[in-house]
Amino acid sequence: MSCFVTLKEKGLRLTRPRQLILDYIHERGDHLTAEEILNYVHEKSPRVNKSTVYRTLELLEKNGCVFTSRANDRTLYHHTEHKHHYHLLCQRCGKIIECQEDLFTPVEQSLASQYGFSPDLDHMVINGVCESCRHKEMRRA
Amino acid sequence: MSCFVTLKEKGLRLTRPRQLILDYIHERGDHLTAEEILNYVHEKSPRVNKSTVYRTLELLEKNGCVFTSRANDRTLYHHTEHKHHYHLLCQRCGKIIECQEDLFTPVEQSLASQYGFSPDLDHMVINGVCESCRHKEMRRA
DNA sequence: ATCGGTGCAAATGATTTGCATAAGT
DNA sequence: ACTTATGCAAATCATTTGCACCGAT
Repeated sequence: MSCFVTLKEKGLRLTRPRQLILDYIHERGDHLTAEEILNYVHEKSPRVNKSTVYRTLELLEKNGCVFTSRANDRTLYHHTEHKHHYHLLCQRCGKIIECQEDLFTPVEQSLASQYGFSPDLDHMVINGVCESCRHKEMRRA
Repeated sequence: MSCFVTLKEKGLRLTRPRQLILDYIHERGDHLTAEEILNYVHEKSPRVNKSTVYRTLELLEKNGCVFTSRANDRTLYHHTEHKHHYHLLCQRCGKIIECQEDLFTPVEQSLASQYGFSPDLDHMVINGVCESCRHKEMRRA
């Protein structure tokens, strides 16, 4: 994977915790919390510390291997394979729907031309209500 | 202000901390952190507690007087006067540009029809890089 | 051998909560 | 009076940090 190469090029070391974290991020493909990553890493190497996971994720983010976005009170991490990657987070049931559509290009252009602002809209958590929860609410009303 | 009426209708009490918080949210008009609100309230009433501010903001949100959105590690609050309200947060210098354009209606329609998902895109923090920071970076490169 | 990487434990800092008291209505 | 609102202090909980040791190159 290109992440390994990227790290090597910069003289960064390929340690077991880093390998495990990259493996898992690649294997899962979607969004992950630091906690989930730690759980996985612990299955393979129980002595690896939580702070190592956080430090590694920060490193991977700086080197463009990982994107982060914030769900309610946590950070979500995922690898950089797709340009667009959205997480539709239902505020009622907590379900997350993954979405890869090119939704925001017009918004990006609009903000750039009107405000000179270059938004990063490629990886976001979008809050809302999913279909089934919306139906439940309509029945109740 | 309609917020006062809303509270009264529901049998909620108009206390001094609540008045101060509503005053400040209305006066400022833009986004606020809990800390800024607390500082203002303390100027007028030094004994008001931080937890009261949080509890009041939660109450106001539940009653539709206030919207919340998350900047990096804090919650931003603002009143519900405008339907659209975006905070363009520069990841370099921390500056926040306010924006009221109707940017996301097409995105909302698209997510509704393709995923059955009703996103809440009316009040968001949009991360990115502002014009001056982008220029600085181009000069450096 | 060097310097980056890690485990450990403790700190941080925003937000939440339990509880006894105070104050709107 | 009666219930809601508040102050206070302590708890939470994700994330960060200082430091001494470890291990990849």
